[in-house]
Amino acid sequence: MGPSSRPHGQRKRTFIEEARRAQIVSAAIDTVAEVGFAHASLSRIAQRAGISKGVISYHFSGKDELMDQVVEQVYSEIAEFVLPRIVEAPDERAALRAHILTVAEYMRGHREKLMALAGIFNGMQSPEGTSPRHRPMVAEPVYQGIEERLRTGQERGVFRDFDVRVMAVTLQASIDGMFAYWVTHPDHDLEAHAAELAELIDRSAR
Amino acid sequence: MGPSSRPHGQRKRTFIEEARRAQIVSAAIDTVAEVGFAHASLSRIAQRAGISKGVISYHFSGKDELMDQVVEQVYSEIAEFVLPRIVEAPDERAALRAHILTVAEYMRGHREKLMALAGIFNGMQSPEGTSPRHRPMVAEPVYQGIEERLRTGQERGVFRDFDVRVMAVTLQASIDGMFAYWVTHPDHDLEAHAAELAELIDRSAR
Amino acid sequence: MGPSSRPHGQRKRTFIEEARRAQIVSAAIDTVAEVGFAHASLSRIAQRAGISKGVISYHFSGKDELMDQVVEQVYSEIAEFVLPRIVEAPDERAALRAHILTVAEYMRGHREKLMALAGIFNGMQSPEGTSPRHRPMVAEPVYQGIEERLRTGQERGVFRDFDVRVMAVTLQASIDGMFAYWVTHPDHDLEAHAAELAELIDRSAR
Amino acid sequence: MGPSSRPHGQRKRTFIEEARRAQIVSAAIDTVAEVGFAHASLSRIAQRAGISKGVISYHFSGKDELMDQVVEQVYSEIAEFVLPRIVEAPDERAALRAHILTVAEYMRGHREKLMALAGIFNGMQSPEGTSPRHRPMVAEPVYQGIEERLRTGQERGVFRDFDVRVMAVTLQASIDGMFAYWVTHPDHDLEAHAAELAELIDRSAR
DNA sequence: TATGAATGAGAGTTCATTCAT
DNA sequence: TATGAATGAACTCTCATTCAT
Repeated sequence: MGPSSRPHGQRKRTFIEEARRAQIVSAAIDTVAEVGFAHASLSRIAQRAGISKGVISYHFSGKDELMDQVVEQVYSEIAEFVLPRIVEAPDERAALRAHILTVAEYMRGHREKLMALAGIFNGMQSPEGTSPRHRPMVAEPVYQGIEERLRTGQERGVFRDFDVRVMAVTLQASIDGMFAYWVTHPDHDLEAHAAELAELIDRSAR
Repeated sequence: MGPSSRPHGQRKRTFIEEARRAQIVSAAIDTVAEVGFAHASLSRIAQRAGISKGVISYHFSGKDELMDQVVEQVYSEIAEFVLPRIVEAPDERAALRAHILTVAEYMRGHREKLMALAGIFNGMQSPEGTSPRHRPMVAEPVYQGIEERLRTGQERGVFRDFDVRVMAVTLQASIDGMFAYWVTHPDHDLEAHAAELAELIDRSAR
Repeated sequence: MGPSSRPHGQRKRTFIEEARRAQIVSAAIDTVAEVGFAHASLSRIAQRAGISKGVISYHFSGKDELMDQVVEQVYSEIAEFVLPRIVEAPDERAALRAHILTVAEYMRGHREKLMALAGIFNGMQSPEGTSPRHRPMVAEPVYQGIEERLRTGQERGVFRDFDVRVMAVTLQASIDGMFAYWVTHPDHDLEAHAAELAELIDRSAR
Repeated sequence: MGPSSRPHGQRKRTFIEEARRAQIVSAAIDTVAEVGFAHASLSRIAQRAGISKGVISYHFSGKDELMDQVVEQVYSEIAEFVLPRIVEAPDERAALRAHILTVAEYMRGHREKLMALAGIFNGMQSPEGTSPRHRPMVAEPVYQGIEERLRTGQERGVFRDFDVRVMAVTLQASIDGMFAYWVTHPDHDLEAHAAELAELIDRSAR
């Protein structure tokens, strides 16, 4: 059983417990980033955190909850970093550009964290052909946020009349692809790529 | 040791042996497509192929080599399907459009095979921090092929003067993203998406 | 160490402490009855009692002592219920009949408590080949009580000259068997069974 | 995966496989008999069999199947020993007597095997309050066999008109109780107990 | 060539127990 | 007295790999 013998999840947590959870999530991020989701066992994560394996089970209901927390935290951090820059953009074209450039900026500073995110998304494939649990769950709000801005831009005449869902998917995929390419080609000029990508997207949207 | 007690890999293979390898690779594709890379054990693959587990170890040096072969074969099949349609395009813009539309067409007919491919890419992250083994290995020639066409188009004045590597990476990522979205949203209109994507790419390249 | 840093067991206990122990024993009974001995972890018991896990370790030297207390308490309760009815019987034959019928009556009202008892007896087999700790310890006085009555009956000519120990063991086993059958066949007519069993035993003893 | 990658259970088995299964079942019996079901881990069983832990998983789908096999085998052996002696009895009263005496005889020779049986029955309590899986499954045919003989005896006027189900349950419980008593009191005279019990049952049935 | 059998490491989880606060 | 936190061992089960036949 976990803390207080109450179900993990919805519950007030002590300061110490939050600290431990954060520590474990952090260790999980590092581990997944380093060895990949498939090889990120609880043993390895515990080892990296310098704690016993049982502590993880004590604080999380299982590996799934831990990985959920990892995803959630990384997403939050990205949003916290990127959203303000999008909001302060003068118009929708500038916002789109800012989106791409700011994410790239975040990538440069948090390579490993993002590798973990990718690793988890990829590694999480349920057995027996059932659809992956998280990708849509997490990605859908992201798409919707992008689409809303695109639609606003279209209404204001800033953008032409394209399919906003396709554009959103393409934008997200292009950014992910930029990251993946950079990860496998560390010498690649990320900033230049981001600028170029911003130009591509801008042209396709006008 | 494998056949003739010589190392797996570089060596002339008998007809029977090639048949067995093909059979196993095929079973591996189906298995990964169905249960995901993480749950595609050699047992399951052997079971699906209707052979004993040991046969796989006999014909392949290990799970890694088997998965390499899977990737290679799927890539070949895609190329075989797509390349002719690109070649017969009247100019580079048409070729780019054909590329996107033809890949989408292939996707529609080979959903599972491609899901296996994705599953393998995702699941294959080596331990100990070594970089993923395969993505670049396989993708590089693809990028180069695309870039060459893009460059030709630029020289002929069909395309404007963008960074061909960024465009190639973006194109590939957009296509992958289209597939991923379609996989998680089976009701999504793949053909319409492809057409829209072709328009986006075309605009960004002119 | 427990309260006052003195060993658990032989020692005067405060009122509060006794209350806590009773509460924990009660929760243990419910838990064993519900999920079986094997799954009745201290966590679950604590959870049901609404207390922290450590409290149990504080009040009892370990799981073993707790289960000992459970057995002891349930036995006491049964005796408290059954003995008066036996005592007020006019003769030994009536007492034997009353024994069976009253126990059945208790069973009907305390199904769960008795299931816990059975669960503990069954689950408690010590490792390393040492003989089970409790069954004889608890059952011996029960047997002796029964035997004494049987012997008295024989002396008074109410019963024939059978082996009292065998009769006592058989009686106890028959009652236990009646309970076990009723537990697995809830629709079984417990009262009718008890009456029939009383008849069987009575005939075998005359 | 198990042998031939086919599901454990219904399937032709090689000689070697049967031997291994028998060896493992035997080791399981010994282990349960010695340390009790609760402490009979696959590790311990494997250790006693002198094999690796994985072998058990290779030959059995899991601990459940192994224990099922143990129960099945012990039951078969008992039946094989006892049934002939019952069949050759001249009438139903003699058959009842033979039943009790022969089972006792078997007990004397197979103390440990039977302790294992008891241990498994007892230890198998499913979680969440669902009823035990096996007891009814196995016991029901036994009851029915006994009842049939009792009924025949009643029809032929050998027995009086008692409830056959209650008598069957009581008989079985008395025999189990005799065994349990003997196990905890090794100096107890098992044969005398059996003879006395036969007398008790016979009297109650006439 | 192919198989069945066996291995042993490692996976996630559960749990009784200990201990500082 | 009571708690939350942590431990470490034990559990069942899965798997890639090896090897004699």
